[in-house]
Amino acid sequence: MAEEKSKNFIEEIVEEDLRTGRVKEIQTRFPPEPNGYLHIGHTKAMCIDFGIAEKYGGKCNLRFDDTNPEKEDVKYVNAIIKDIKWMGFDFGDRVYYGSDYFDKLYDYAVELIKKGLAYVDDLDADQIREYRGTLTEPGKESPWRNRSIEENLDLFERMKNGEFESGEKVLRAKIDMASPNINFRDPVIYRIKKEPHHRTGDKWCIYPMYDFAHPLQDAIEGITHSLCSIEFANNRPLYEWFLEKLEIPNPPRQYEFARLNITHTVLSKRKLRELVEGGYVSGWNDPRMPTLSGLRRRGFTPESIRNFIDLIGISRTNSVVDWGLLEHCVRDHLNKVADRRMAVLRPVKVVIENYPEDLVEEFDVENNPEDPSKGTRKVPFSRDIYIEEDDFMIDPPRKYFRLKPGGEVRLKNAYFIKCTGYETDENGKVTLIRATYDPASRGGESPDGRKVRGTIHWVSAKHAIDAEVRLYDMLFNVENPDDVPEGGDFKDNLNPESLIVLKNCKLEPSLKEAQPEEKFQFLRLGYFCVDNVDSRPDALVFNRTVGLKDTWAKIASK
RNA sequence: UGCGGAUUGGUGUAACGGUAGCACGACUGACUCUGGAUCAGUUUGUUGAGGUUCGAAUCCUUAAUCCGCAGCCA
Repeated sequence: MAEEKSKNFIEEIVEEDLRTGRVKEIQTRFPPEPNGYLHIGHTKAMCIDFGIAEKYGGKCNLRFDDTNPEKEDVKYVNAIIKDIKWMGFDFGDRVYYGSDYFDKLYDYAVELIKKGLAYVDDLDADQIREYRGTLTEPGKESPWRNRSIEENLDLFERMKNGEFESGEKVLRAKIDMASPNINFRDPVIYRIKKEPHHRTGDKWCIYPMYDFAHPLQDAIEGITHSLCSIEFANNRPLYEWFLEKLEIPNPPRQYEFARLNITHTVLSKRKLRELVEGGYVSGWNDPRMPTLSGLRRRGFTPESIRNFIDLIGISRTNSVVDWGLLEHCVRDHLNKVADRRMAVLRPVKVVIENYPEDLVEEFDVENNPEDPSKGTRKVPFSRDIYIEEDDFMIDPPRKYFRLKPGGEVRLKNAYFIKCTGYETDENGKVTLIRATYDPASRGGESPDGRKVRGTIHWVSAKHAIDAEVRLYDMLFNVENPDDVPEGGDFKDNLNPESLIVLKNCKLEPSLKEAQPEEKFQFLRLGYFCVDNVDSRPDALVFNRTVGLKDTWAKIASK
């Protein structure tokens, strides 16, 4: 008996609508504006829009909300499509564009004029703002508000025909300049922009505003539930107003949910752009960016992201989710699917002095203890090996289970070795460790029941392949990057150690064929993924997605 | 001092008048050829004040705090 997962408020609404028969099939839409790259905040909307449709056997359209030619571009539509597909959501052949409906939208505007519900205004932008009033004071009516229907029709057509310059005139809905909801103070619904559009070219020089376009686009596509974020709640009455005045049958309904915030990062297009353009990161797909392309390059999986969104739930409460939960989700997934490999990131050489100099042995090592079906691989062993600098200490604290002078440790899947000596340079840095091995411990078994607490990873020196490894950490070192003293800036909180590049890391030879975006767990270190931009077959680059939980680090820091 | 929305452990989210639960985190312990994983357990919460009720996170009143809205952006 699977336990019942409680429903979120949107699912309750949908189920109620299905039950009462208000709708017979669910139709949603995911409406990104093609003016930037998708980030994990958009993923929440994506999961809700596609997820609700998926769950209730309905459909979700991808619709580009492209009503502002100044800001939008095809390069974004292609990137967005790529990201949605990567996330695994299905929009079939239903890729629509708000601009596909410009003709229909124009007709609706004409209809509004004919009903005496829209007028052409000659006020300029500044004047419109002045006339709008303030939050506490009502606005006042434009002197052009009461033009005749005929005159409005004529003017609007001439706007369309390009007889006026950009900004010279607008079409406004005629509602109520004294409304307590500012959105009702005769909102602009069409503006003149003599700009080519990325899809309609020069056909139009007037473009509809979001508030007018969105409900009608939804209606045209037969959307049943128009799901959006909470800042549109104030616009909902206006959304409904257009549908009502234009007498749209079975009108779509809008519901709002809180947008996603995550600690230690920023999720605003403006700020992300600032990071890219200021060179604080390498680009929109920098592995530290919360963009989908960045997360992908970092090694996050679509499954882990979807699970994350699932775990955080949906509500109308503003909230900030801990970045740690995202990390938990990716560890959880990668633990199950990522093959294990051995890699030494900060190598120090160990010479096993009683091991034959020319001997090479191969050990069978399991690829994933969580999944025996992943089988085993051969890992070569020889006299000279590399181990992690951190895995040897001359004068260790209590509870340090790794290698130390006179101490014994297990080399994972190989032998027990005992440290017999070491060499240091002038700075006291260990340059070489001498050891002996116990031939009876072959395979890592303790033949006499001898207890060895520590097990460390290693790579055979003569078989190792070199690679660059990029250690990524949180982009900001504070929970809320915007938390800065007077005159400060979110960029002041950038984590200077969000990227540490390690060259000459030593990897086990089976990694030679690793492909871009292939993911591994480097034993005892974390999850790593082949970089999809800079890695080359003869010069591998790995990105650290996330470290393993590190209990020792916690103990050591106490 | 306009209108709209919100407030449950450290964080996120359930409970729809009847035992405040789940997840993440934190902390114990067990186990372990990854100080990973796994397993067992502990910890912390209904914004305040009144009221209705046998019984309130839930209903009512009131207060506080936070968020959004004054683009020819979406």
